[in-house]
Amino acid sequence: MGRTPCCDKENVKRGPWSPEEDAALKSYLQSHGSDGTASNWIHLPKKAGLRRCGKSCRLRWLNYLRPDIKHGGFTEEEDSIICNLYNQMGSRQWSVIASYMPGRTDNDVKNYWNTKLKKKLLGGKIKNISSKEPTIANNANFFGIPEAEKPQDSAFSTSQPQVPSTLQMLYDVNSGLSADNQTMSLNPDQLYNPKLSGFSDLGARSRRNYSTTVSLSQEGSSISDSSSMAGNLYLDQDSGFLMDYGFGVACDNNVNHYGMSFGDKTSEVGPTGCTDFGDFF
DNA sequence: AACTCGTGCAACCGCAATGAA
DNA sequence: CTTCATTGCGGTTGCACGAGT
Repeated sequence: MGRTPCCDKENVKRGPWSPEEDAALKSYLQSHGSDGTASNWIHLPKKAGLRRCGKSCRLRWLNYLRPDIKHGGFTEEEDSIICNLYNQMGSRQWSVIASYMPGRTDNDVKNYWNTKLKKKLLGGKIKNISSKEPTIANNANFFGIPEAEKPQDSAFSTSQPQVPSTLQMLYDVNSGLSADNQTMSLNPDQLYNPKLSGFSDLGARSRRNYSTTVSLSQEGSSISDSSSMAGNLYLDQDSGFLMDYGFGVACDNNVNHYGMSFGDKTSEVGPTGCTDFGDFF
């Protein structure tokens, strides 16, 4: 027996909202209240004279029609907030991250991160980490990393790339080695090991933008919601470039790199000390 | 001008959480 | 305590649009 559908999909309109629909929804919610108590989203479409799914109405209102919504034009301050919080919480807390920025929705923040900020962080998708130029420090700024925290040195030899602690954590998480602040001792083969990371999902853009140089295996992963850990970093051995597959810190560690703790959430913990990876390991 | 490609964003899907019955 | 409707949310997809060729 399948799950009961939230609406009659045959008889609801889908796709972009027309100005008329927007006006009808807005008018209904403004006169009947939109705080969630006065409105029952499932039955709202009928009451408001809309041929839409209730979930669709809710989404439209929350992400677009609400009067206090801000669109686009993220400030550098907001960039910093997002990066900082993402660093601490990962991609599973978009709503929490958005709550730090009035007028921003989780969808907005998520889209902004996935399409712009992530690339901005890596200096435009790809950063030549073979270079000794201090570009990493610039990247660190996007995370709001304190000067003292910026990478000084690492376990890498001088011929190996230096990675900021934040990125280092990403490496650690994705490679399953450690999620703490210890220095990384991976060699490029390990970094570039799809089996090791085991992720099958390359992120939303992967379906058309990335010329995949590896065939990430589907098998070997028992993670049902692998999409929540979309991403990977690997070292392209031909170019020596650090490539981004859309990394995600899908680690709900209680303690982040900078000494702040986020609740006492404890769940299944894998050998790495990183929750969420328990199944995989 | 026509076509391809990359990008941004709105919207959808499906699962988990919540709470009322 | 269980069931089930509803809500909330993260990940993914569809598509319009602009830039490049």
